[in-house]
Amino acid sequence: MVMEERAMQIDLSLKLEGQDEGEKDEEKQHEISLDDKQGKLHHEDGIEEAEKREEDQDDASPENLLQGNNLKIEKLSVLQMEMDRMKEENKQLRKVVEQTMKDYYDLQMKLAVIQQNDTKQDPQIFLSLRGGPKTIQASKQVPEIEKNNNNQGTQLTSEADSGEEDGELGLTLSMGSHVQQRGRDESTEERKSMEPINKLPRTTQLPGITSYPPNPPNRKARVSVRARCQAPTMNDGCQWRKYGQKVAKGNPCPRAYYRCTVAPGCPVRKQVQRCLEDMSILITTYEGTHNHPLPVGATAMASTTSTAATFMLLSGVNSGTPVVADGIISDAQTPISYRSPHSISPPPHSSSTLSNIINASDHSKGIVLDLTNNSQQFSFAGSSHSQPQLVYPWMSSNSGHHHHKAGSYGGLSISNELGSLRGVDKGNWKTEEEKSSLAENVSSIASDPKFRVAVAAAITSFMSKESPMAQPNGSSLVLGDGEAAGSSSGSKWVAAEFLPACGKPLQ
DNA sequence: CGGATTTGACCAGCGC
DNA sequence: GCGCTGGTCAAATCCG
Repeated sequence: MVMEERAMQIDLSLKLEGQDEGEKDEEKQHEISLDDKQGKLHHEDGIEEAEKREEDQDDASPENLLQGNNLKIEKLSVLQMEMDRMKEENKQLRKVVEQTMKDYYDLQMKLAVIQQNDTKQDPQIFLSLRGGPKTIQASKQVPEIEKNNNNQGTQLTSEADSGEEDGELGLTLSMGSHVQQRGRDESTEERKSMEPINKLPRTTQLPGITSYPPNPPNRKARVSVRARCQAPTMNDGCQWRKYGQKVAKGNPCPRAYYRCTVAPGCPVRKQVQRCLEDMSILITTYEGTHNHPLPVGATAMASTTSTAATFMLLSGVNSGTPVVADGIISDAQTPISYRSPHSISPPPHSSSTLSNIINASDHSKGIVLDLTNNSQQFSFAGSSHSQPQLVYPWMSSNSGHHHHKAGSYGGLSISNELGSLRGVDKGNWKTEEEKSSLAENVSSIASDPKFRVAVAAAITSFMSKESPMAQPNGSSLVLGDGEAAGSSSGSKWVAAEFLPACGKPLQ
């Protein structure tokens, strides 16, 4: 029996380095189950001892002694089998983890190949994951992610976009194919600095990552955000000045044109238009790169679009229509958020989940982040009957029955997400089914290499941005343990980050 | 009065 | 080349 317990301890200590949270959860659950079994074993030990005492007291005849021994042997063999079974389980789990890690490293290798190819073919494509004063930039999108992923440094700089935007925060939608042809544009000088970006079409194709220009040459790529909002515009924290309005063909709702007025000469524009099918949906299209630090509240949208671009770059194949971010990128303070950790609707396929939010099917429109309630895949319901939805604080309060509910996560926060994935808020899961459901989802989501890469890039940029220099108010980063914040910090982050609400007119 | 918004005009790209 | 459309300008207007 002592031997068995020792073996059990060995099994319990079976852990792999570098495994992700989902795997840890899995392991944890396994540990729990093992603990239960161990408890049972102890219990059985007690019974055995009691029986033994009884035997000693009642009958010490050789026959009964033999029967007792046989009984012991039987129990031992049963326990032995149980042990073997658990060992087997551990082996299988280990295999799964190893396979996942292998996939992960394979992906990294592929990214490295892309980096090399890009260096030879197109030195102008770049990705900037700006994180405040520690400007994170690389001359290539993929390598940047990879480097971040490898945690080989949270600060990467290159000459690709040097000389501008030190200390920049927030929305940096640096679009490829950005060529301003109109001579009268007041920001010609700034745009010139971006012109070399992404002029050449990308045709690099590798398994798992396929890319080509989403837009015709000389057209900017864009990130559109669809969100339910009753107000004329979403308050994304930035200052905008309306400079035009036009009724576009096919949609009676006028399209409004805004430009960023946080800093003079900022080239960032946005278009706001109501969705024809659903007037409550506001479509906001961002275009350009801020050349100034953003207000605290403005970093959220920037982060979201950034992650969209990052993830889309990595999962273009999944969308059916391969897409590349085409130079989009931004300050990757990266929060894609999910409603709450309480119950994850089981994603049919983890790798397709974000793709359902990030709609890149229309190349001419760039990336579309669909934050409306239609996104069924990655939903977290506060209660079992809740309709799946994503909640972004800038959304209208009219649809805000889910907004800032006590105990719920309203946030656009990677910390929230990871916190939930780790089961930080397990206390709110009422049933074992929910727990196991979460565990399954966690492992399936976390085992998606693409998801990992995107998250890793986000986390890295988070960390690089965490410097107080970047954000004096720094509320956007509450990553308590360097990996993910707990539930409470996530909520704080949300509160600080998204107080500006949709209902308030911009300006 | 200064800044923001409105709105008609202008320009460029694109398809036929 | 022409017309359509999207995007932008800038004068007029509004508003605090």
